[in-house]
Amino acid sequence: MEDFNYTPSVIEPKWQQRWADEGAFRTPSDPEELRSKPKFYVLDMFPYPSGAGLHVGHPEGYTATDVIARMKRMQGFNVLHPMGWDAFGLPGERAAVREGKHPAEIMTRNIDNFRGQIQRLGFSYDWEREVNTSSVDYYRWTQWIFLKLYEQDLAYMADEPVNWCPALGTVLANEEVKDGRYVETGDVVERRLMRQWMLKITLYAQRLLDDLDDLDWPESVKEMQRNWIGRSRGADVTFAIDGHDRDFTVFTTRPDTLFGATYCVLAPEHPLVAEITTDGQREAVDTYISEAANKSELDRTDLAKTKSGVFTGAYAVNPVNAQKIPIWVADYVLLSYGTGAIMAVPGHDERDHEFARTFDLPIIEVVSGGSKPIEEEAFTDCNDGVLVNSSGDQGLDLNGLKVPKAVNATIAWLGDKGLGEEKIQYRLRDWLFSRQRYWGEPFPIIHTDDGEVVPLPEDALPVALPAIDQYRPTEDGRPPLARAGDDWLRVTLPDGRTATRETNTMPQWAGSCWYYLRYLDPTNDREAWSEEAENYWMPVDLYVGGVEHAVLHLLYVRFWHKVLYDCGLVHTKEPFQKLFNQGMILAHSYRDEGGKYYHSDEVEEKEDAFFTRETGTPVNHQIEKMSKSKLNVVNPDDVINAYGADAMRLYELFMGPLEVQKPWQMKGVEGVNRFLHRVWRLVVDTKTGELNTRITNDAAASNDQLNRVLHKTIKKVVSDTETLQMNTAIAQMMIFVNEATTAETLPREILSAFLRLLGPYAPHLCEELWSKLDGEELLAHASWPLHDEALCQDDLINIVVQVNGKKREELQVPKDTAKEDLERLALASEKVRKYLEGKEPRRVIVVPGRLVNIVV
RNA sequence: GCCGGAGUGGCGGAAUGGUAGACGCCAAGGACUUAAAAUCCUUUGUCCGUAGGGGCGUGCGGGUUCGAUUCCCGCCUCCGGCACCA
Repeated sequence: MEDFNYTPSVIEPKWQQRWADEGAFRTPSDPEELRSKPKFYVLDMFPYPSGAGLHVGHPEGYTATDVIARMKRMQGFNVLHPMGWDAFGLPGERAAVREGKHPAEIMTRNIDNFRGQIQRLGFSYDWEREVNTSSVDYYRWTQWIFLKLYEQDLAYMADEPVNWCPALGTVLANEEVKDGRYVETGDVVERRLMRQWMLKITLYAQRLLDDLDDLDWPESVKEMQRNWIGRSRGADVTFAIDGHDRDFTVFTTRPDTLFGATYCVLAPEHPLVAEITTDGQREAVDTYISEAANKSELDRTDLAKTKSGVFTGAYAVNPVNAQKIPIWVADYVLLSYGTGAIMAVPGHDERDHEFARTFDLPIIEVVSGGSKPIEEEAFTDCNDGVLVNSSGDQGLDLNGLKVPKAVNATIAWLGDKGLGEEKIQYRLRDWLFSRQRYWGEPFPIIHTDDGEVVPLPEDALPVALPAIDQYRPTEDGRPPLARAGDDWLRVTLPDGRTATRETNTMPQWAGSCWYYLRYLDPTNDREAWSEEAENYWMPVDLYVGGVEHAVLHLLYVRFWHKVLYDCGLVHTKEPFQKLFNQGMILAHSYRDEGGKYYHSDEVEEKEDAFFTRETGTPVNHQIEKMSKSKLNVVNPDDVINAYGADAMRLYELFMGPLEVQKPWQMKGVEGVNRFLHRVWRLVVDTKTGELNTRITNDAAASNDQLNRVLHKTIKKVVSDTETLQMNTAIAQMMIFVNEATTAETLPREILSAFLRLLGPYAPHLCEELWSKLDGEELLAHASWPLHDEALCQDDLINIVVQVNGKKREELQVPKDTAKEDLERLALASEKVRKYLEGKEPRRVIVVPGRLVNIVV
């Protein structure tokens, strides 16, 4: 009987099919059409298709971009809104080993699963532009870009101390290691000397820093990148070694404190250590160095609390006063930063101070202004301190100068004497770009038997991954690709020389460094992308994704883009003009005393406490990151089955501000579900299946009140959608529906405009209602409604009357009531007079259209 | 330790100098129903009062202002990032 209700399970597949059949979201490519309209490129960070499938965190960002894409299309933009797969990488390879299948097979399966889940949400992606970083049609161009980097002299092989992860059997980039562990898995990482591919990202450090300023990115992400790049200005200073015909250079940001340098420190790995150590100290130094070498990165950071070190027996000569100061070895100095050697100024550096106190080295004050005696605490302020005890017989006198001037004076003096120079130092290191894995892009590089590294010519691409039977390293420790047969591994050059292919592969980041460019022209088999497409669509207007990529992906991708810019292959300096980070979605979890987790179905609430249903065991309730082990993962499929994709979409955005973390609450989905049912009943009479009998063909103005709410709603939905404040856009549409539900008439024109507003948010429902109300054309292609500012202003407005800043009365007045009239009306009010208690107002503040405040 | 961000009802949150708590959830009461679900209506920050009404209230303490959730200063707590970077 009542088959006229809103049934998402019926209408959602129907409209998805229709959109697909009509190619409704195909990106325009006809030159005439491209010329005639403005463009909008809205991009999601493409997912890594894991075996676990989609969780509700993924669609949050995807829904936001889809709403924007759909609105922009209706507003007359050519929209590029693509989706693809970041499909190379470690987890796929591990799953392959586990299941005894080829990684490509695993990935195809996972991708099909992801695509199916994503498509159920009705996103308006142009699936004809789907990319997969692990397909050979894609990675041949990743290899091609590597050749560009190589040509620009930005790729090199070096024997470097690298982060080696024994558990994974591969090296990792600095960005992938934190506190001595791999950030993804927590596996311990150690230092190892290995010959590896590096990319010279450090050459771009300054540009990567400078160009952040003009980007419309969250300030926190920019700041994280600035910190990661870590620029500091200072000086390289050369110290002679007493009794040796040798010297060494230190980097310092405080050359002004040279007179306070009472010792120097070399990193344990510093090449000079062995040479200068005196016989008497040799045993102690050797012991210390081997201990330091055996410490893992983890230990070296964990032991941060106490300083250790040993005296070499040698002395350096301080260039400013020719004094001899002892040279120590200590592991608080890192070989990998600066020169691996420092001058220590315990009076004005906390670490040096701690070290000096531990080993009873002299502490000299050379900058005055500290609040405690210099023996007790280092004075590190570098703005207002004034130099003291800082003149010497070598001609430098800094006494009386403030720190910034003293820094410059010292740098100038060092330059004149040839003892040093200004130096800009970055924390950023070159990018370790090779991995000992199978499931990644092979390098387009061969090593000739006579020892030369030769890049392949472009026409030799792609270098396809060979089939191998095992994905483990070889018995003698070479990467898995070394297991390939000689028909792959061995190459003969045109000049007759024989060579072996590079067996390392590129890291997972490689494919994601340029995928936004491949979307521009994804089926091009002659070039990575065409110039015309790049000129038209770039830069990306909006890029949405999780904040976990703030440094890694977003720094690497900017670097590659700048290289491509220098090669004349892209026309913008930066790839992503606007970046938005969506917040993580958390979930309620329940855990008993013993740490055992329970699913929310197994738990009930009694008087503000939670207990298991079965046994009544008390459990703690908390809000945490979703994870399998915590039994609190929300699966989007379950939500769609219960409420439909439109409710899912709407709830994802209604939960709260897009950028903050927030907990998933099923009750909230019910709320938006109710809203969608109410929208349905505005249009459909659920008893007859016909149109709601309140719908009229009269002009919108025939229901003035509802029409005004509509125009306010249009205005707010547009501005809030553009700024991604979609929670308040939805709230405003709820206000409209509340008003319309009780309205006596529903002019067709008004409903039509409303459906177009809601369409980007709840596209299936709105297409269905639109087809009932308006007929032929797809709602997705309808034109966007415009608001009339005059209708957004009410004729009668409420004016608040305050006495001494407290609200005491509310007056309803015509909207343009003059200041004087407002004041007169307020003072005439009986309630107000009561609060004045006969006193004369001292002052009256009138804000037209808002309030009157009477001060007595 | 340093650098960001945040703290508002029972809950998610709204309001960036002008009516604090929009919108939604939960809860209570009512209508419809044989009944339930669904739907619709009403109430819902807190305290005092039968009520009219009033006091208090945006982490804490100060300040600026006619007026502060919003701006400034000092603290507390939580979240995120970085951390022997010379």
